[in-house]
Amino acid sequence: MPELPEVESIRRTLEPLVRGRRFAAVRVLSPHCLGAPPAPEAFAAALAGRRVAGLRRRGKYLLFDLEGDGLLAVHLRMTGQLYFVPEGTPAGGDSHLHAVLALEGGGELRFRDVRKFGRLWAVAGEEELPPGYRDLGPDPLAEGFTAESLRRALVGRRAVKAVLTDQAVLSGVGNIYADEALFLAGIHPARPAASLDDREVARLWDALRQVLEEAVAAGGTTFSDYRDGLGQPGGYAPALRVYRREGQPCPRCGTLIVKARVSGRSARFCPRCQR
DNA sequence: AGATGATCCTGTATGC
DNA sequence: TGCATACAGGATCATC
Repeated sequence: MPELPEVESIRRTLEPLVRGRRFAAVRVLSPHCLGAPPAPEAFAAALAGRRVAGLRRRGKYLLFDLEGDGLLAVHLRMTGQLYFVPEGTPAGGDSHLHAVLALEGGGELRFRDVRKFGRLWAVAGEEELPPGYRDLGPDPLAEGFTAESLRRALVGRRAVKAVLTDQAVLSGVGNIYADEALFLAGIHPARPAASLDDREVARLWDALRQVLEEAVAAGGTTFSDYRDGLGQPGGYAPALRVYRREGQPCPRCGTLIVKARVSGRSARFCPRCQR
């Protein structure tokens, strides 16, 4: 599930391949994957011939800035993939391939998504992206995001994990890295957000930065679907401490990791280290 | 306000 | 082996 480190890894691998290059022909195989309204002709027309000025990430969104104005935004949701292939790479009747964006000078970007939750938008400006984009909270790896910023965000009785994964509070954290950060900080995922004291908030801030930076350095986490901008899997899965490790010993105390539902989604944690 | 559940999808794993 | 069912969990929306 692409979260901040996965989307950032795609950005880093893709940027040198697309910056300064123009989109050529755009083929939409599944109009369903376009942000409303799903108009393949308008989508293709908005991109064809346009030069990519740069590639940014905001939360879990990838943003291709076009020269002049306009942008291509991509959200991969659960199983989406966006990767470059050189000229002449066969697609091989892949039923999960939904859009192909050729680049002038050779090669193409392919958008592939088994579950078809991912979305592509070609818009004139960020204000045309959906409310979920416009309401994004701060990036936890940004310079200005301090422990004090986190403390101000952790209000109310909601489970701390639900707050961490709320994109309007923090942008980019999903299930994997929320579980990992809460483990490193020794905090139970169901704790009401406002119940954390200053020491716990400081530990959680450190833990978030650590786990996100480590995961970016490793190229993200691949279980099955995630691939970077070159189609390569990430290397962080073996380093995960609790995520998808229920039944295995806690790396700190040896107690078996458990899985429970917190705010409607599964959470993995050590019942002894996380209180 | 916040929890809960359904929805969008399909591949994989499990149970009978 | 076949078939039904649960699960994965990002975002949005309806309901309580």
